[in-house]
Amino acid sequence: MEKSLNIKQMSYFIAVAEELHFGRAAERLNVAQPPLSRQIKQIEEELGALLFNRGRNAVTLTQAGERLYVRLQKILADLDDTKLEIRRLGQGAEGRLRIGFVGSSTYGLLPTIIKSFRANFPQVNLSLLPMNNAQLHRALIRREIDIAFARPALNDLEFTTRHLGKEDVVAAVPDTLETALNGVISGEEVAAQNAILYPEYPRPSFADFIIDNFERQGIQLTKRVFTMDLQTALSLVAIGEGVCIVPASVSSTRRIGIKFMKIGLELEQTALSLNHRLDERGVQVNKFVTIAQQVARKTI
Amino acid sequence: MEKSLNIKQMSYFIAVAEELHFGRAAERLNVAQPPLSRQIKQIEEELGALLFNRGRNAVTLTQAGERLYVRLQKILADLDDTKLEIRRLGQGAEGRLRIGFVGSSTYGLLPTIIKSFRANFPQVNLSLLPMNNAQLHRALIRREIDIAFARPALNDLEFTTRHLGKEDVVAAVPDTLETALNGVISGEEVAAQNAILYPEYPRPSFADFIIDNFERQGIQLTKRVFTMDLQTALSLVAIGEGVCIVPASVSSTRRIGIKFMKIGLELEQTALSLNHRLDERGVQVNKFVTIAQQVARKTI
DNA sequence: TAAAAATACTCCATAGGTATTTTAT
DNA sequence: ATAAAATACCTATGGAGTATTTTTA
Repeated sequence: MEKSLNIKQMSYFIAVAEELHFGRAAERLNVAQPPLSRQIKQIEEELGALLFNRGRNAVTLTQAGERLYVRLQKILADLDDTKLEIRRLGQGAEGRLRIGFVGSSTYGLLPTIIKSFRANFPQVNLSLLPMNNAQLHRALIRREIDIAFARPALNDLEFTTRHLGKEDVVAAVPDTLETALNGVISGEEVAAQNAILYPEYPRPSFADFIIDNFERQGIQLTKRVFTMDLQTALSLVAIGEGVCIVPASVSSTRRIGIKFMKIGLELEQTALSLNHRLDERGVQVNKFVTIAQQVARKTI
Repeated sequence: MEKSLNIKQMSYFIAVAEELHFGRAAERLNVAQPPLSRQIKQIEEELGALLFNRGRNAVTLTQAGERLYVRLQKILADLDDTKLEIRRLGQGAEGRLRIGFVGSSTYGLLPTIIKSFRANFPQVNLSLLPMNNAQLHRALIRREIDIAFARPALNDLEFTTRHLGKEDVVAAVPDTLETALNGVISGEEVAAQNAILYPEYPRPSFADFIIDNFERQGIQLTKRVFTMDLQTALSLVAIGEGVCIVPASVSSTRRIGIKFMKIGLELEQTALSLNHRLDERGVQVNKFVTIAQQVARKTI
């Protein structure tokens, strides 16, 4: 097998080129002089070029040697640079993280998680990309994002999913709406209004979760209005078009024309899920997941 | 001893990064799979970074791996470039050659030598630097030139000298000057005129050579005028200031007011010398010397 | 459970060390 | 004549191969 100029030979050469003396170079390299001479000779043979003029009182670089010195210096510097960069990437202290998330997550855990991650890994470049579940799924499959905050969880063999705590659902209702019990809306009272739901697809969507949830408590939401996302749904509520069932954390928003009410039913809680590719083992994702779980545990 | 990322490991890594499959990469590298896995693992340990996500049906690059791939590609390309460049320099097919020469050499061998060298090594960058012997000496000591054409030879323990053939000396005389024998000037007739000599220093100079040369034939050149170089000396001859003894090859010039005459004495011939550093073993110089000697041999 | 990567263990190639010779000035 | 590099020869580290186990989806 052909054997090519290797790193050890390069540093041997650099040492001789700088010391211009085989003995001293060997000392500096902590090797004996003969192996050094041999390695230099091997380089000269492989490259077919005399690199040093060997004299009694002086070793000097030939033209070829001088060029090689200049070029190897740069190459070895590049290599050191590279090693440093990879080490930092390996620690997770640097790098990139592309995070997709559903709109409703912006009211709850997500901001806290992001804040905590930024505090711990300020050098990691975060992309935050709002999407619906369908887009999250596609983006994760195509490796366009690294992390997806979805509701409900993305269902794919290629993904791992973690639930970051559950929360109640509440009703966002027009602030003009009066209910029998103060601050609480009953299942029947919800069903009497248009149910503003989002998004319709992909199945199972958050809309499906809400419909099934009510159905299990014996309430049919028959008057359905579908929208694309939470923001649109809330706008419709604000102009009195109907009632929208949202995660409790959304009620931290103040919005003109809307009030939030507890629902008089034993509804299932909704879970925010953190999804990423099963085959992703990089530190950046790992560290992010760890921090996300810590934050979730503390917040519950 | 600490062992660092080496070339072999780099090419192993590149192969896996491109194949995204350890088995296929091993095949491509003509090694078995286990050593490949081991080397990759070693890189990961040394850099403290996971480079590949290993999955059942897929190996993918982590962020660190992707960066490493990009950077190593460039480094290995640079290295290949470098090897090519050094090989060419080693063949003598490329490079640089800085040649110093005394003015009188421009009439004789030098142009032919340069032409021949250029024909054989068109890619070698030649610098041609006219100098007197003192400057040639200094420049060679300081490694500012690689080759010196001097007359007489440079005398230094650090240099090797080759004589490129000898030639007679002739007299450059004002064209108004009449001599006893047609076309020949006797020793006495030379001594009767001012002897225009160049240069005075460093000793032994060409001027010394001429004075000693005549002295050995019993002619004292007592009326001496020293100039810096051949061109100045010839100018003085042209205005009738005296006679200048020059190498025969100089007579190939036509110059108004000057005629060249044989000298009626058994004078020693003058030799053009090619000098270079003893410790210079580079191919460029070697090839040049070889060609110079070939040309000199043919021309004699 | 099956494909692929990781480990265990052996062997050999090659880099390094010591003693000595050759080279160059 | 002598300092320094090159060669001879031996030793040992570590990379490669074969057989096998572990992992992961």
